[in-house]
Amino acid sequence: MPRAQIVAAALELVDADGADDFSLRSLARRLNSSTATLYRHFSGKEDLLVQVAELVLGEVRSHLPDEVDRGSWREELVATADALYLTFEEHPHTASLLGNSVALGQNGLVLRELVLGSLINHGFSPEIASKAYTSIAHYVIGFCGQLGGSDSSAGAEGRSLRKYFAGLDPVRYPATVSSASFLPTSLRDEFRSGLDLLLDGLSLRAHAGSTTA
Amino acid sequence: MPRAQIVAAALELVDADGADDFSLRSLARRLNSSTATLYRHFSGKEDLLVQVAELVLGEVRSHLPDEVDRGSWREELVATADALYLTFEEHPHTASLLGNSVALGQNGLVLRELVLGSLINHGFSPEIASKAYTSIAHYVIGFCGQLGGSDSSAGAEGRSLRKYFAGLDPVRYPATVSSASFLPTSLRDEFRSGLDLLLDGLSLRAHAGSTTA
DNA sequence: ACCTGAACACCGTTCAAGT
DNA sequence: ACCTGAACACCGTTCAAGT
Repeated sequence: MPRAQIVAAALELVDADGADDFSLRSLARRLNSSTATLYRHFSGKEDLLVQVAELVLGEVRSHLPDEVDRGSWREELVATADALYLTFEEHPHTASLLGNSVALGQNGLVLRELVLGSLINHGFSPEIASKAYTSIAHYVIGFCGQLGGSDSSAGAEGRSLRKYFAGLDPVRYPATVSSASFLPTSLRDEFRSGLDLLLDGLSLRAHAGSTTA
Repeated sequence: MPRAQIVAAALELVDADGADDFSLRSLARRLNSSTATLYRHFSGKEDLLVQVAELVLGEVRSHLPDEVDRGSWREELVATADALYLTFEEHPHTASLLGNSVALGQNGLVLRELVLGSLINHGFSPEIASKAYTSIAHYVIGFCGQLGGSDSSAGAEGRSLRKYFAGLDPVRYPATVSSASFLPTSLRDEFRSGLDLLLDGLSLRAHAGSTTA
C-alpha cells in the first residue's frame, strides 16, 4: 500500500465529506484496510492531514501559466495568488488544514521561493519582499478558509448576506446598511479586490522604474 | 445555571487546553454538571463554541481607546486592528473558532459598523469601505489564526524559522535564503507590517483631502 | 515482514428515569 | 420543571496475535 495512494484517497474523502467528517476509520474502510495499517505509514491523523495539505499545494503549479516569470511583479503575484485561490476552490475543505504554520513542506517552500524571487528580481529589497510575502500569504490563506463555509456556490452566500445586512436596524447600523448593496457578487471578486488593495500598498514600496516593469 | 457562566467556563478551558482538547464532558465536569444539562442551553458543541467566539469578540472594545473617532481614518483602523490582535493574543486558541462566517453575531456587527462608519465618515465611498473592511477582516483573522500555533512567545518561533530558512539549500531556494535574516522579530511586528501594506493601498483610494485628515 | 481484530480510553448526542 | 446516569454510535491509538 503506497503512501501516495493513501493520501490521495484521504483527499477524496475530505473533498467529499469535509474535514470534520473525515476519520481514519472511514479512510481504512475505503482502502479495504485497517486503521492500524495506516499507522505504518503515518504517525497519526495530524501527520496524514499535513500530507493531504502538501498534496493540495502541489496542485497550485497546474494553475500557473507555463511561463510565470514573464510579466511585471504585479502580474506574477496576481497569477500566483489566483492559482492558490483556484486550487482551494477545488478543494474548499482543505484550506483550514494549512491553518497554522506557513506551509513549511516542499511545495510551500517552492511557492515561497517563487514569490520572493519574483519580487527581488523586480527590484524589491529582500526585506520588503519578505514582508510582502507573509502579508499576501496570510491574506490568501485567511480568505480561502472562508471557502469551506456553507454553500458558497457563485454568490449564493453573497446574496443572502446582502439581505441580512440590508435588513438590519439602520439606526444602530447605518454604515453597514448603506454598504450592504456593495457586498461582493462573488467570493472571487472579493478576493481580487482585497488583493488589489495589498498590491497597491506594495507598489508604493517599489523602486522607481520597477513599478511598471 | 446561567448561560453566560457556562460560556465563560468554556472559554477558560479553551484558553487552558486549546480548542482541540475542549470537550463537553470536560466542561460538564468543571461545572459539576452533566453534558445532558448543557443541551438545555445550547443546541450542541458548535453552538456553544460560537458563543465563546462572541464572548471573545466582546473583549475587543476593552482594548480600544475611549474615544476612537478622534483620529485620521488610518489611526482609527490601526487602533481597531490592534485591539483585535491584542484580544486574540490573550485567547490564541479562539481565533480558529471564527474561521468561517465573518462574525455575524452582535459583537461582530458592532465592529463592522465601527470600521465602515469610520471610513465613510472620512470620505470613502460605501463601496470602497465595504471592500476595505472585508480585506482587513480576512487579513486579521487569517493572521490571528497563526497565534494558536506552537509556542509563539515573543519571537521564539521567529528565531527558529529564521534558522530553518537560512539553512536551506541556497541553490534551490536563493531568494528564501537571502530573505531569511529579514524574518519578523515578532508576530506583532509582522502583523503591523502587513497591515501597513493594506492601509497604504487603501490610502490610494482616499478622496483628496481625506488622506491626512 | 506485513497486516489486523479487538481492546482502551475517549468523544457528541439522546432519552428514560429520577427529584 | 429541572436535572442526570446510562446508553448509543462513533472516535484515535495501540498491541497482541495472526499470516
